[in-house]
Amino acid sequence: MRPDDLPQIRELNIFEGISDENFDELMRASFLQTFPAQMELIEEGEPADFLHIVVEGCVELFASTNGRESTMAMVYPVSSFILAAILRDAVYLMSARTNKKSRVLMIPAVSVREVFDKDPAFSKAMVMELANCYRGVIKEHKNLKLRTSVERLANRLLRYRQKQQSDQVTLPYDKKILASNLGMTPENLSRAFNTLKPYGVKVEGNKITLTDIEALATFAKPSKLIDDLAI
Amino acid sequence: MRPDDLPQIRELNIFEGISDENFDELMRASFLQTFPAQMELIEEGEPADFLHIVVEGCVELFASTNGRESTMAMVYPVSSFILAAILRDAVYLMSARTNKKSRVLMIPAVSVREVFDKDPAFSKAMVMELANCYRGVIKEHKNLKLRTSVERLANRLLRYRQKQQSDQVTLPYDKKILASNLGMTPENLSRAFNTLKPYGVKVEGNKITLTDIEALATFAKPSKLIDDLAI
DNA sequence: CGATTCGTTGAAATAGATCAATCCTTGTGG
DNA sequence: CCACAAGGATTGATCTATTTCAACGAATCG
Repeated sequence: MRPDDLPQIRELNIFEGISDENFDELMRASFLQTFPAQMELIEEGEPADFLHIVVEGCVELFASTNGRESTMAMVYPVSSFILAAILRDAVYLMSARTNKKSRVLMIPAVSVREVFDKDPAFSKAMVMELANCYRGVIKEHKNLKLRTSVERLANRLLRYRQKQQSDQVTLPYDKKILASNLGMTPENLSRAFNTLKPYGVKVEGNKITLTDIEALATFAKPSKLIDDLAI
Repeated sequence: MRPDDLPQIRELNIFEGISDENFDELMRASFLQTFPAQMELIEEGEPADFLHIVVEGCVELFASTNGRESTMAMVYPVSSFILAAILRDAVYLMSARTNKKSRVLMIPAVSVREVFDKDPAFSKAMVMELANCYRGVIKEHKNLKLRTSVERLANRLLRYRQKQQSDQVTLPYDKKILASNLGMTPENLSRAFNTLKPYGVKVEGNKITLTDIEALATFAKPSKLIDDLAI
């Protein structure tokens, strides 16, 4: 860990309120490392050695079984991933790879658990983060079980619009990954975009222009309890 | 809360190590109530007022949107549900109804958060529970994204066999709910059972006899990282 | 510039949903 | 105790959504 990185790390929400002493203990054995794109950071099934926190860039969480693979989530700064495995001292349930060049803070699992047990501010922050992640997965699960693939895409576009504050949204990563994340094949995603054309969805590469929000929303029927990340 | 219930409650894993004083504080405003089957306990979208803990019976968690409904999970003793909503002081993301006659301990959200902040043993237990629930949903999500419906059924049957320690398993609830839980229609579940006949799956009402475990397992390809509840 | 991967499109196959009819089980009230 | 109603479960027929396979154009990268 380079000393000049420390102040920046200290500022992260996740360390708000933690004592200097405990923060130092956490940092002593930690690494802040920059990885190129497409670097596999962890593999499912392995013991959870480090808590990973994305500081910059973007990390893809994915899972495999029996030759199939699916993107489970994309992690953006500043969020941890696989916190649950660390806390329970278990194996990872998902693999992770950088999607673009990324800076990742890696804190040894033992340190996390130690400080977790003695620093209320830190444990509180971790729990809030974990609870938030939990709710995120529940929403994703509802999304998958209660909607068709075209509906999932429509709602995703509305979400991007919300986040990017523009009617022309930019897909944040490859359509291939987006498809997998939405639980469909790339071919099917392509067709889903076509299906949405009558609702004012125009595709040019990774730029999507939404010309009829009302129609799109009527079709998508977004729900606070699935699509609102804040709730 | 009836005084004679207290000792039994005190024994629950979830309260292990908590101070008497804090335990009393939790119990003071709590209810231990018996509900008949098919009673709606909570509805998604409402503020999380109480932490619910299933002490006896069985509770179904389900979600709805836009006229569709899906069973998200079945909760058995002794487990809490919607802990994350309580901790984050948010609205419920799922609804809950008793599947059979059930005893449910209901602890006011404010008390939970208060004691959570001052009793390390309690907060630790809650966090472990939450982390476990999180991993449970991840496994369910992988199950849904990486497997066909017949594979999900096959693996579910193997899981029941494991839990019930018998080659003749009893489905723990209606096939209708099982179907929804597995992400399919009742008709499709019926056909999935037929598809599994060549692998030694014989259906008689809610009793399923597995006569060729090896063949079934070869077909199902169970994975520790999806099917093992303990990991 | 050539190789590779991504994205799109069409055709065909499959998985899964829906609709309808029927059977079976279960619980209720006479 | 029986008759009947109601809901659960199964089956067949059909329809729809989605995947797969194959081909090809477009973008990307060394």
